[in-house]
Amino acid sequence: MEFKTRDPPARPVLAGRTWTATLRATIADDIIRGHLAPGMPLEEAEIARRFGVSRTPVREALRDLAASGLIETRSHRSALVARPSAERLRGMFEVMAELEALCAAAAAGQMTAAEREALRALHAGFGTLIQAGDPQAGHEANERFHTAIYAGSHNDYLAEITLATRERLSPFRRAQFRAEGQLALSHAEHGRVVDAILRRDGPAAAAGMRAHIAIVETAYGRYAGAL
Amino acid sequence: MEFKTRDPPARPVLAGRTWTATLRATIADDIIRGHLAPGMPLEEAEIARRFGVSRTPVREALRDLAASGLIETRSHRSALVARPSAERLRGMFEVMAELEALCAAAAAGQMTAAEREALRALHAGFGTLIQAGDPQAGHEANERFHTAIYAGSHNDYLAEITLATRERLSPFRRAQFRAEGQLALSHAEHGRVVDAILRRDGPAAAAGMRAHIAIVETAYGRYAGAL
DNA sequence: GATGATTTGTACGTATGTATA
DNA sequence: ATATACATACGTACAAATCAT
Repeated sequence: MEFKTRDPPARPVLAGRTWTATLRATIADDIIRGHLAPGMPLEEAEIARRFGVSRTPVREALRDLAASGLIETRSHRSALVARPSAERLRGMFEVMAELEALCAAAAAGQMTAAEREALRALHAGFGTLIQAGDPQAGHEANERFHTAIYAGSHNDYLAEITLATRERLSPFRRAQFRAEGQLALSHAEHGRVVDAILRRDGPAAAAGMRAHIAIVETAYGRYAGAL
Repeated sequence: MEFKTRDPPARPVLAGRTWTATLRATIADDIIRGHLAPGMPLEEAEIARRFGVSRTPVREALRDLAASGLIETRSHRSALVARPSAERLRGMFEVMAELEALCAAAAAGQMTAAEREALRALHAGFGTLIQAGDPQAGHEANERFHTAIYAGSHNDYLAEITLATRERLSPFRRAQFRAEGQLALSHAEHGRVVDAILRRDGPAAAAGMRAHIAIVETAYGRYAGAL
């Protein structure tokens, strides 16, 4: 449960990106990927040492993460990886289902021909990876599928808040991907969404996506009970 | 177009709140209320002088505001009050309508008896204020009405992102309140939403709210054209 | 409950990047 | 094209709050 090790701490900044941005992206990634578990403390000085920078950029990165909801900060105390209550998680999953449904409905109406073809290709590729039995690659293909639908909504704000919600939930959806057959079930659910989008049927796309996310929530139920 | 003047810059902090939190709340309020117009630069040193603090808490406050979308930051250049494109604004209004509709539908199903009664009272008070011809008080009553519905959803996450979206849009909804008769129209629209919520009709509540927000968007159209 | 150790909150100086003349 | 102005990005020092003993 550690940060990924960093390269030589180049003195001022690195290639056009500020240290704050680098730290924020790295820590966010560690949380989203599950390398930093909910409830784990994030001490400024420790992180600063680890990356070879001062506390200033670390503080700013942590503040950004708090604003995005990935961590919680308490006055004069260490920040923690966010650990929402079961009740709040349930609410977040409900919102997630509705936001994804909105994206799917918008995508059905707004996607270009090229985007529709790319979506079909992503879906086919997802199926191939599942048959190959590679859960990590399958997971990544799944993410790309959903992200393509967000972008297909042609509504940047909607895409942003949907992605942000997805990222905030990802530490709590991890358990699902360990379950055998979960990816195959997801693929079947995706198929209904793809079909609806390709025939420009917004309501069906929304319903299909809503059902898909609801299934994901059910799969996570046991995990939440353990909190 | 200035910051509201501050009281004596008490040295360390004031009453349990950090300077960063105070600055963030104050500047956010100035943007939401329209005292700081979109595109206006926010210089760290200038704000620090104005509030009698160092640049450090100002930087952190500005970073929070950027994360919440109220301002934009550019590397090594002054931050600006957010000035979204017309296209992005349109997307934000669409999302706003859907989020408010979700809140209304959830409120129809989840509100307690006390909350329903409070909502009816708020709606009645709104009508009284409009007849009294006080646009500022009417505006505030309107805000309270919407906020009561967010809370009535009993979904904190949904309430938070809906409120955040509302706040980000508020600088661009200002024009509407100048229009004569707009508040009376809003009141009539609210009535349909209240009726639906009171009889626990979620779909009707959602439809009523969606139509209400769409009307608001139309009213703002001319303003966006001027950008 | 008091005290020392630890950690966050703020101040301030310097270096670096961006824009403009 | 170079220089100059200007605002941010980061480092460092200290103050204040929290925690542990």
